[in-house]
Amino acid sequence: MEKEKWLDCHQELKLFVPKEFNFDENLKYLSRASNECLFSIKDQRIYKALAIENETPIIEISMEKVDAMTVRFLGEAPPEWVRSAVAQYVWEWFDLDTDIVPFYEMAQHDELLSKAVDSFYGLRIMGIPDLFEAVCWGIIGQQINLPFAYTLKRRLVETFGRCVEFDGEQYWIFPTPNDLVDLTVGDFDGLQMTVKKCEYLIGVAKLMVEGKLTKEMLMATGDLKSAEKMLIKIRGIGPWTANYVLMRCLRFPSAFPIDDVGLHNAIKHLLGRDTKPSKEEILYLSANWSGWEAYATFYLWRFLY
DNA sequence: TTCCAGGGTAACG
DNA sequence: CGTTACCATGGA
Repeated sequence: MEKEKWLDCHQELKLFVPKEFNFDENLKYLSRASNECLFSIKDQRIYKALAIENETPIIEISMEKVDAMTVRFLGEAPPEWVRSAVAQYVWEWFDLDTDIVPFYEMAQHDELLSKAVDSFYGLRIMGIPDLFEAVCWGIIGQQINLPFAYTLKRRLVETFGRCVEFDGEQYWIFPTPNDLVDLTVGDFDGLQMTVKKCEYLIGVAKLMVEGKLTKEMLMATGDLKSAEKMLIKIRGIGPWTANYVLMRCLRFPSAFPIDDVGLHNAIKHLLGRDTKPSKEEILYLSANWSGWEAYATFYLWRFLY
């Protein structure tokens, strides 16, 4: 991340956003889950605690000027190297590196996307920069409705994660692989997760503690298909979860969770059908999305919430 | 009561 | 290789 993209003002950071960026659209996306536990939104501002090594800065993100987001530290500002990591995290979270102009050009003439890019102009794929969190969230969300998935995530975070307090408010941080690696399925009693999901989460934690799965390894594969294969080898990760992680964490623009029920329902809704499209039909409808499947999926999801 | 949720595995043919 | 039972809970 180049230095001219952001400004370090010690107590706050200024992140200069691209033209195709609308803070409110991203805020609307982030507001869709009332049960979210890893950040909160109040008066158009996002509050979140981050974990940078042993530091846990709490930040407030707002859009005070048209061309820059302000990241303000609650409490004492952390050291320079932490401020830099925070800028990096927020930059990644909002996907500010991607030039989405080509996506808009393609989408303008697309049967399914033209309305989406008009309605949600400036929306970015809000990511999950932490790989362990992204994989766990994918596993948790398998085959259950989204509100319940958020409930399970909250229980997992509040049972095994960390909490930092400031000014009487609590800010939760997602557990690390180390926090889960020595657990057994019995430790998850009361969370109401399936036994298999517990096994999957512990298994992924083990892999990451052993250094057998890192973001760098997935990036180093070079292409989407190799990264997908690497993920699918892991117990509990199938095609949907792999592509979901590659989309929201590794930010492969052509990651495509084609088995996603939300995507199916969005297409059904847009086409005014009473049944969900077949996989063959989705492949036909998405033929022009090549290279932008992740953004297309993310924009279509917005019709559902 | 039944069916569907941001699926995946294991055990079959 | 394709198909199927099963997981486990909540909401419509």
